[in-house]
Amino acid sequence: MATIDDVAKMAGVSKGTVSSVFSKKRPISQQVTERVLRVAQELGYFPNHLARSLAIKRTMSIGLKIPLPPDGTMTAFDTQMINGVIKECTKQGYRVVLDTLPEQEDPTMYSQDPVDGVILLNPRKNDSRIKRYRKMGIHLVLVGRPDPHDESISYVDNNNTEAAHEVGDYLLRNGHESILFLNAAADMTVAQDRRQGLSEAYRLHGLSLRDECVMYYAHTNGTDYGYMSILNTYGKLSYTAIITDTDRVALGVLRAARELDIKVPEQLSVIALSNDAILAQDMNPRLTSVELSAEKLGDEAAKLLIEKINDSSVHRQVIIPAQLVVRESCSVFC
Amino acid sequence: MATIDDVAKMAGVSKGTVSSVFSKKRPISQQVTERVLRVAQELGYFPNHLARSLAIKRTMSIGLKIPLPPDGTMTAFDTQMINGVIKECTKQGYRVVLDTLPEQEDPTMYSQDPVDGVILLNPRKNDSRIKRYRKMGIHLVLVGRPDPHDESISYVDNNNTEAAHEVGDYLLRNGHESILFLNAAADMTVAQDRRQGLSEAYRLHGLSLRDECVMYYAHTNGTDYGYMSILNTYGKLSYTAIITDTDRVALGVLRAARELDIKVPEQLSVIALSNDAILAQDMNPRLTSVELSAEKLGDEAAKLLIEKINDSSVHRQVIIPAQLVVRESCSVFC
DNA sequence: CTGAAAGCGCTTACAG
DNA sequence: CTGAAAGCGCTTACAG
Repeated sequence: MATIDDVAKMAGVSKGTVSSVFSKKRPISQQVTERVLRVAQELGYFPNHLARSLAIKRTMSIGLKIPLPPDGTMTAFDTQMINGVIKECTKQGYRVVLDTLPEQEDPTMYSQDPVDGVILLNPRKNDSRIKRYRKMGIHLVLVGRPDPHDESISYVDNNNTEAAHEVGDYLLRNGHESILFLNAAADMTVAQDRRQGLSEAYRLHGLSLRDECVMYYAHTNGTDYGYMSILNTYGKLSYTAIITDTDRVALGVLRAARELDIKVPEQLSVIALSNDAILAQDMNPRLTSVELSAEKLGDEAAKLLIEKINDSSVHRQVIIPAQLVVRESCSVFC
Repeated sequence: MATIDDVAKMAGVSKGTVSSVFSKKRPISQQVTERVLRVAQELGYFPNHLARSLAIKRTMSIGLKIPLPPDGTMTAFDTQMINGVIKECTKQGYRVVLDTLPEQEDPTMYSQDPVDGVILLNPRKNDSRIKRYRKMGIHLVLVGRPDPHDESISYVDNNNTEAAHEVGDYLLRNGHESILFLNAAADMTVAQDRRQGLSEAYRLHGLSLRDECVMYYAHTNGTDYGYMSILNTYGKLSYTAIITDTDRVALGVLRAARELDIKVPEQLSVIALSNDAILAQDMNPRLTSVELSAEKLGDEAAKLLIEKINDSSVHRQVIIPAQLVVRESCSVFC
């Protein structure tokens, strides 16, 4: 590849001039501009992004860290999140470096990532990466709240506690007294928040949430989680409604219900804390669900991060409200 | 952030030595190594990936270009592909820069991407990017075959023509005489290949594929494409079987069938050229489909690209066979 | 085993 | 409007 030096020599100017022609950071005469551009064209010259980054100390790219389970499956939530991040970054001229390594293999363990900042998904309790990034002076935004709470960290999150509260209340008001909750993985902050919200709803109705009615996601794909949970508990535990972690989990629930000849919603109501509106709407019955707006979360996370890159003193939290969307999978008694 | 110079000074050694301690490219005495490491630790020093890349002329990252439609939705195929690419790259120490810009806004228009090579999805007819990358000397691997054919380009692809042939044959052998084909977007090479394969199958059975029985994806989401196509054609066109571009499209078909009270598979058989095995298997009825092994495609593409980065003279094509998986959505007459 | 110096390909005050 | 030179933070022959 031709370099800025080649162009400078061949055009008979200094490389500072060539630089200015491309960056337009200082005015260059029409004549010289044209000559430089012509030579660049001939030589097939394109500015080297890397060298530029080193000089200006900005890479114009951000890292997106999504630790994935060993089987490597992304949920619809993940993909929509990614989309939101990429769209906003692109709009502002940033690239996205996608990382799906588990926490222990994070490349920043050994060297400084070639990015201007990082978006971190699924922060865990006392996430060690948060401390490390701060120490390295890497700008950071979380998707999901930090645990323990820390208002000096920028993050975006759904109002998980409230949303779970609302769903619980909706079900209890409609005559359900016992709900099976197929929650997210136990170590995720979102799982704790949702459990707490549901618990509050029970309390408000003078009831209490029993431990055996809350399960936590582990080691399978979403639909199997839903499918197996029903097979293992139906008839043993008594419940007339189910809240699932995602729409895929609900898909598994519906399959189990078909096989056990349980009518949905007549005998069993299902609500998904969903992340794939299209899927929910095409299921049979159409799924009552809570829209998490994953793309919006990604979009806001990117905005927050870029804001922080431009002014490191800012830190801000944004909460995206989850929306209950009533479709056909819940029985309504009153 | 501390630099290699800071460490060198404070440890009383040259920066070449510090460099060697971290890269282990030349032996450094135990004593010095320990001193340097201790100082680095104290100063919170981490090697700057960017500066290293500039010096060694390698970034250890690759670009993944997935042009997305304006609404920005990725298919399950895309996500699995991405997963395959990321897994293989990670294994070999590469990062992945994800780009979803439309062809016209490709950043390499203006500068050299900070990557060692590029994987390009959905190449179109006479894709202009292919020429540009070659001119810029950027290593390139396609997912999907180049059109026009070019054996000097590395690519991975399914055996789309054969697979469509097989599906067509399967349906025709089982007594279907007219099939509605909800094909991919018209400008994709895969759409042409599949149509040709299906056409051959018809010919072999002494029949011919009529134009009005082939539709092309455009401007909606997958399920709507399936749903609307049935609503618009059922009763007008005569067909007893449908081949859909993806499982999401099949989902829309099933919804339309429910609404029109068409029994699947008794009155209508459905086969999806699928990309989401889990979804296909959880649909009702469970969906007979063709598994595309998107993750495998991504994995192979990454391997091919890294191979090429290490030896630019290689170019190779790999074809991943698509697999027909019979489940419950097709009627079998004989 | 270690150091001094040139080089990777840019940008940016400074000077004119 | 343009040039000369230092600097960004590394690596790597070359020399000892």
